[in-house]
Amino acid sequence: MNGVKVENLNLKHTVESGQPLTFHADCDWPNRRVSYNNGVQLVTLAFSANGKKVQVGARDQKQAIAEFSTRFRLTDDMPRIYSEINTDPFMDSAIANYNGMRLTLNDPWETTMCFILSQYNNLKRIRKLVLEMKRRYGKRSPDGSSTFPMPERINDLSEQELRDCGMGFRAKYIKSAAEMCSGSMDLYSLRGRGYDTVKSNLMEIYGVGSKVADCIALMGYGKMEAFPIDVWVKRTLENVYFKGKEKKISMLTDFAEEQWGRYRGYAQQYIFWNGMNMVKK
DNA sequence: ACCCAGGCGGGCG
DNA sequence: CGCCCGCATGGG
Repeated sequence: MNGVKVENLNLKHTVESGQPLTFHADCDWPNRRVSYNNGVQLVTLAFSANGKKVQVGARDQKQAIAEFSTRFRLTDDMPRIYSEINTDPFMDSAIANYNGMRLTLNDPWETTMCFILSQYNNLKRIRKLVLEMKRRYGKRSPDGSSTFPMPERINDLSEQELRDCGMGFRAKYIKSAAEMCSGSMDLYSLRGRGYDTVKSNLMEIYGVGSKVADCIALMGYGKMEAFPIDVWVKRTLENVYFKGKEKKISMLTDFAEEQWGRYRGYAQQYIFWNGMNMVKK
């Protein structure tokens, strides 16, 4: 069995950092094993001791390797990305702390659902909500895991049935997004379009504002110009770069572009995860 | 008990 | 445009 060679990939940080939370991987890190349902089948990744080789176990190994490579952006030139975003001491330590954390590239619909559910919410609860959606309405695989329900399935549900999953006021957004994405809007046709087009199209969905659209553009479409600013990123930027003084989102957006350039979406993930863990751990 | 969470739409000036 | 408000729910 020949493994896949990987560089600068830390699955633990990548999988734990909530991007997006529709992507669930069971992480047995002491044994360097990760398993997840890639939408088609169950995949098991087994890392070598030095973390540079991965055995990919799956029924259809060819499909699994291709999906693994796409989702974890294995062809990204990490040394170059790091060198371009490593412009200051905070980013330097964030990269050191979470070295090998990758952005992931995920299904646009799942990413949309996840980040609509994320608003005014916290990671633990989002994770729980998504699992509940999968458990109740997802398509079950032979291996026992479930995939996230497609827009047509969710569109068949009543708002009350969605609320019963625990999502509260977000139910009307989810319902509306499902209606739109099973009808007039084709999320998949947006692939290959530019960042501005992707974002403005996404914002036509009721319940998708600027921040959520940026998350979807980044983690569902791979648009690295997207720099989503949530409460954690905002606080961290203000504390680290502006002496704790409150700044407007628009100002911070401009700052990010100037500070971290074309790979600022990558920078954002390190700011988010490092910033949150500075407070929480 | 109280506060907050990967924000949003709506209403107001 | 900018600003402010309410919002369902559960974990710390």
